[in-house]
Amino acid sequence: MLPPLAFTIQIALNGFLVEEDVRLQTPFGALVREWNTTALLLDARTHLVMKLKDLAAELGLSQTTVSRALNGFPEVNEATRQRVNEAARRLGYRANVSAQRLATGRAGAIGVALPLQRSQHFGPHTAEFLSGIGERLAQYEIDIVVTPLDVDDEIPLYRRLAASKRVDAVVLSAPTPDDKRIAALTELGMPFFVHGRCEVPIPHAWLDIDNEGAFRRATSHLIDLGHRRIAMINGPVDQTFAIHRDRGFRAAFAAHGLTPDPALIAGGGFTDENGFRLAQAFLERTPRPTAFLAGSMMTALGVFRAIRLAGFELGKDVSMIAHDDVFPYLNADNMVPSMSTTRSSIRAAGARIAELLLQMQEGKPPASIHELWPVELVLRESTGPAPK
Amino acid sequence: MLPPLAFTIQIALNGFLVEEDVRLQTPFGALVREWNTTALLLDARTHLVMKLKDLAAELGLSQTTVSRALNGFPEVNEATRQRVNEAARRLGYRANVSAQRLATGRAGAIGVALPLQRSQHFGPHTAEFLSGIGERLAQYEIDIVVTPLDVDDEIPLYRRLAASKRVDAVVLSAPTPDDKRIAALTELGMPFFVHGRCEVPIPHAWLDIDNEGAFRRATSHLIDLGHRRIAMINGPVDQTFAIHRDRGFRAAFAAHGLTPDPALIAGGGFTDENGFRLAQAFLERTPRPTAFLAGSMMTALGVFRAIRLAGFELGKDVSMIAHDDVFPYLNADNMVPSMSTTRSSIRAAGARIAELLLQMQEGKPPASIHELWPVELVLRESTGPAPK
DNA sequence: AATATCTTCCAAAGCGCTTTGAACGAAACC
DNA sequence: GGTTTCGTTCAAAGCGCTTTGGAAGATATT
Repeated sequence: MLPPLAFTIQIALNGFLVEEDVRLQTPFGALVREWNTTALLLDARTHLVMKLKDLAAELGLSQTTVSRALNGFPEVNEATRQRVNEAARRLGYRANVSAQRLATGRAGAIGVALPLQRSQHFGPHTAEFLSGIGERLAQYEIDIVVTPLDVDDEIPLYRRLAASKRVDAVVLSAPTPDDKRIAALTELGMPFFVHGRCEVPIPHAWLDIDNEGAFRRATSHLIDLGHRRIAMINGPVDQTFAIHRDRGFRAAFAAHGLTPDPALIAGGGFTDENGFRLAQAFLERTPRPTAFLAGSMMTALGVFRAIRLAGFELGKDVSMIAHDDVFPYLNADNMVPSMSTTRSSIRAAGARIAELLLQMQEGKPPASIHELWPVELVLRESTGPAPK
Repeated sequence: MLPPLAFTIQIALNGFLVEEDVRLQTPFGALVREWNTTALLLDARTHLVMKLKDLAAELGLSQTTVSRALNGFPEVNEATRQRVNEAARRLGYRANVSAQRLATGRAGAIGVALPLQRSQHFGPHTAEFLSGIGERLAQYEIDIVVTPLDVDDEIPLYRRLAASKRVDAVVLSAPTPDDKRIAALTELGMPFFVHGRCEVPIPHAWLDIDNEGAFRRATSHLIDLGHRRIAMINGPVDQTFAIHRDRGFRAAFAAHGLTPDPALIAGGGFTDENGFRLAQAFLERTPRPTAFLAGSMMTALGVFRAIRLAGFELGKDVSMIAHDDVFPYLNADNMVPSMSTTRSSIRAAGARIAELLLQMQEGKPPASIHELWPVELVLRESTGPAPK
């Protein structure tokens, strides 16, 4: 810690003599003498943060020039720019973001609305996704404003975010096919990016993984292994990705001239518990399913437990393929037996979305941004031929 | 969607005649006529957001009065306040937060730095914790600024946040006993709240759970059940909470006149994988441990797998008590066998911290804020008497 | 030498709020 | 009736930046 610079000053303030104890514990101690009294008083409370004006005064330049130098405008002499940058660094100058935002009209932040309730808690998926967004945005000093909300509130929330100019854009997660938010945001003029897909006929930017293809391939593979009674534990059934997975599942059956047993298809939140309950119910049926498709690794954990509890061995009596969003703390490869998965990093998706969002801010038309990511099918020990 | 108000206007701009297509899709269509041309042009692009000035004009009041009415100052007539509030609601007025922040000097946001690397990923713990903070802060329209960072960058990051007035306070997670950040933040004059504890002799606000007591009781219980070879898989060993847990573990042994086997103590990140590896290694020793303490539910999942893989039955051959931070998607009660836990909701801690942070902003001295939460010991099926 | 063109810098006007200091009636006091 | 006081309201001055519209000097062109 720097030695605090402490002293008492007296100044005439509105005709009164005011005495203030001033303790400065900032790196700017040395500059103090050159500052005016008001600044001193103020600084003692605000811990002396340098302003553009101070920096300009220090350099003997105008605010304009300093501002331009710092923001990389071409009309400033390279030597001047160097000087400015060096001084800013040395004195620890940082532009006040509120002022910057007010002046530019840009919020310097993007919003992510987090549903607090129902099946879509702020769970591991969201965490990983946010983490990916943050990873990329951090370099640009753009904030992520995380706004928790009740599910029913989502549209009013966007309205609020828009009216208060709090964010420049928002990321929509967990869309449904006819998602109302698309129209609402479009009408509000708030740029947005959909993580997932919906069928609303309004042009917009989206990035999604090929859920249909992933589940088609996974199902197809199980059918090839001889499985016929395949249970699917999908995500929340109203959401597009779950619908796509369902479609892929059925398409694989259809391609083999078969039909899945509707009694073995269910959805729900991506929790261990849901996986466990559904798997247990399915395994009690006769004939029992010989294979499972699990919507997430959390679900898979529950299914796994149900399988074991029923006395079956995973990879022999029962097969399973789970969808893996690639959580650093839950590795499909390390499970016993290791888990076959359809894999796509949700964190990578977040990072990419952040990147595309930046491009949008620079004028790239949202309607031109559509990315459909392929999903790997990684076969490990949890899949095997159907038992005789 | 409202019927869009579309027309073309021509105005003289810098001597040129400019033609602009204007489409208004806002609820303010009716007001349009009274606005000046520049505002119109601007609004067509910004989707017409109401400003304080407009609202004041609409009401025939000064900005001052309107501002005061909205912010609940006492010196405005109750009838006037009603009128103002009603109009604000009706016209969808929201103060521009950047302007508000600049004028008040408050950032209206609190910062949470998220380590991107090492053992402390943005994992389930962080997610739940954030969720708790958000839950409480949302009501006050305070943003959470989530800033990802490389671990080594943390202090410069705070410096940046402080200089740019981006946040009003920050929450520190995962403190070490001699955490450098405490001094750095104090010096910067940036209010902060520690989630956890450290031994730095600078007064500050903290909230922690009684890790020591929790692990003492858990260990004590296992000893009472006859266990002597108890393995502990702790968290990252440099962090205070892990040290406290270790202390509790040893204290319980000491209280029974025993000493733990140092070879059965290890730490690491809270991942399934780490739990698995360590448990596997421990179980290979002779004599093997008869009980495990797991630092988190993730760890417990891994330990569980290792136990089963080694052919033992949890709750009979081997006992386990895990620390449960209460994840909505991973329920100790639903596991098979159900898991005995030391339980404390990390989400609740987040919510409480948010609340205390608000109190700090209103002047409550940080040094007076210390909360140590007790931890429940919940006994379920994963604990049983030591095998003979 | 006079004019045009760059280059480099600046003063001043916002951005949309909050807050200060004052003004204006109406009510209350002497 | 004149002076205080109180309750309401307002005009104007910031908050710390960006950006506009020059200005001043250096260089190039005639």
